[in-house]
Amino acid sequence: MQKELQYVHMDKQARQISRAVTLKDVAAAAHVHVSTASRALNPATRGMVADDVVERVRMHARELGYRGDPLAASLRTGRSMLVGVLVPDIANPLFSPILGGINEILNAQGYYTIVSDAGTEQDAQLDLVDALIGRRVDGLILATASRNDPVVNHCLERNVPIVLVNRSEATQRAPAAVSDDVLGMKLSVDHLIELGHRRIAHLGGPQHISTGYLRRVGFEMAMENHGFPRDGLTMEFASAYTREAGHKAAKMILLKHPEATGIVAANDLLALGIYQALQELGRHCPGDVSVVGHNDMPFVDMVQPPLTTVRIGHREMGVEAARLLVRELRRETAARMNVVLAPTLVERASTARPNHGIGMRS
Amino acid sequence: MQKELQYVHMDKQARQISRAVTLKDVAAAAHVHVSTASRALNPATRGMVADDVVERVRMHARELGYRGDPLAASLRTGRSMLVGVLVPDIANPLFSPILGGINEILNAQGYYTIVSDAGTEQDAQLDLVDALIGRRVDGLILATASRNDPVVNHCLERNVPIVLVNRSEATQRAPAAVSDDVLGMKLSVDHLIELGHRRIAHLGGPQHISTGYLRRVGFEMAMENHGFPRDGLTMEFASAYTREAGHKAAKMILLKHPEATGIVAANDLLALGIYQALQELGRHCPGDVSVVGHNDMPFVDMVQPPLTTVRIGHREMGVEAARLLVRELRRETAARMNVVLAPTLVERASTARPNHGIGMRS
DNA sequence: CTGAAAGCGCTTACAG
DNA sequence: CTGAAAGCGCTTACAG
Repeated sequence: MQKELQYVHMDKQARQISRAVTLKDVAAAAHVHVSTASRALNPATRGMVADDVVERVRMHARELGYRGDPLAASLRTGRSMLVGVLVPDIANPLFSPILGGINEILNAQGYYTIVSDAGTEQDAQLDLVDALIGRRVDGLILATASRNDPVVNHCLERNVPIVLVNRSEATQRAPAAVSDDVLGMKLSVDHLIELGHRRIAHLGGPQHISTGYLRRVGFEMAMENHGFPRDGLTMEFASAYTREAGHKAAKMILLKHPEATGIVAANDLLALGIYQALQELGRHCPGDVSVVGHNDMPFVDMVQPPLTTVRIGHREMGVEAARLLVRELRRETAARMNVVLAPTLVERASTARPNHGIGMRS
Repeated sequence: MQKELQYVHMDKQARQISRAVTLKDVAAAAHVHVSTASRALNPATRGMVADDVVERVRMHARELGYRGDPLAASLRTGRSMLVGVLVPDIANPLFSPILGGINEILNAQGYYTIVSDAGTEQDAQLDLVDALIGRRVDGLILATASRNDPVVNHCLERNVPIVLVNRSEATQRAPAAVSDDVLGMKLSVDHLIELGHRRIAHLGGPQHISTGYLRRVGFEMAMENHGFPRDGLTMEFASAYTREAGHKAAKMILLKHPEATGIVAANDLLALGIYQALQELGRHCPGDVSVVGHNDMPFVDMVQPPLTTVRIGHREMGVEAARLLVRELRRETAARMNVVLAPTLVERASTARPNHGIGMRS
């Protein structure tokens, strides 16, 4: 107690973040009422003020170095020009270009972006969202959504505009900008088939996330298309999109299905886990097993062997997500809309014709 | 104009972010004055209120789902429990563990963190900082500092508590948590010397940033220590910490100094640029040239060849930076302090004994 | 220990 | 076109 009081005291003497000039100062200098000064400075209300007055006010504002107080404005208006962005793991370089694209659009519209590492715990995510709402964010972009996401629910209930990016929900309750995950898997599978592979396995991602789910479905559909019935397919699932989880699941595949000559992973990190597993088992890529990733994340072209993977326009995805949010923020009464980007395949050295001596045996 | 008014109108009918319950509501429910309710709910002032009243207020607050309004509180107190963190490039995975460490400490102290990609343009950085100050951040952690940084200047002038992380200034105007860059280079050089290298070049980083500058100095000192005079050293400098800039500078070294058998890079990204240059020139690592990186960033163990590099405790660095900031925020009157972490060398496959047929000439 | 009042810095109906 | 007033939701000296 005593200690706290002491701090408070020290605060008072030391704290001097000199944010001096207020609207009142500007108004006094320009000899107008504070309300007139406010109108003159705000582009949206500037029209209500006589031109010469506007000029005078702006001049004094400039001279005094007036910066406004977004906090006070937000308290009054309920708006903040702030957009919150939630990512599941800021350490994942995958999200950087998405964030870049989001920023580009939002900044151009005058919005300022707060990105938060939301982690994967649901309660923490909800708390975080509440904190952001408390800060009056005008809207939220979620890169964290599961196929049935409680945060989405929460925001919908509280009527906070949201947009999903990269991951969508099972039921389209919110606009989303995503990659065509099914198409991505078709590209991957077709590529291996074309190289001559027939024993193709899938290393899937978490099934409660759209990317994991849809890529699995896409794998099944593509394989079925080539005459491989769904119930005969080899699939293992990683519990998370990490190298470690990928490594573990990859071992299962390689041990239980040594006949597989190709593995299509739901994500690059998972693919790197396959590399690790192959190495431990003394098997080679692409000599023994071809590997396809997904995302084309940074550095994946420099690993050994350079990874064949599905390239997604992540930056563009961010751009589209931001555009969708701007529409929401304007409450434009348009139909709910999703943006689905078409990915492409990047062929590198982790895929090759199967080794027939081994691969073709039934 | 008309259009804008229309939006405003739509806003009014649609906007219903139902942030209902205020302190007033709680006070009414508990039959106390709003000021009493405020005191009862705030741990720091709770002692001023009778225990039973505290209980009653808290109960009603809980029942009503009262969440408080940080914005209003900040406007009144000037404090926000918000800390801004500026990184030069959120896409660089290097910063993730730093951010993780910062968050861990700050969250535990009740602070909420806003991380912003500050880019490299000075004006934009200053604007960003002003925006954050306008939002009443209590302090700032900068991972962006140059050796003489205008943002640091700006914050110092406005008396905003700051701490530097990863990069320090030339004159210690603000507390910093950094790695011992000079030691890191000594580790790298000693390692190559021990392997038998004598023709060792340095691929340096930007010299206006402490890491680039100090690693260069560290290289010079370490080489001098082994009997190589400073003015005879081979050094090229990359204009930025990117693979591309590294690639360009690496070519200069390799073309102008084909006799070099080892290159010590100021950073892993730069080292990857060397890989690229070597490949283009048909030379091999480590067969022809050994390469040492700096940072041990993610995935650098999976490139070909796995990179020998200097490992920095990035997470710990973030932790220490956050601790320094907490000290600043409390205005504890202690001496200015820097935390300098000792790095370690991680030997992988990019370094080997030099090829004597070529390397030892003149 | 509690209440009444002022005020943080804005914006915006309401008058004129 | 401009001013005066109210109020966003809090915190905190000031009285009692």
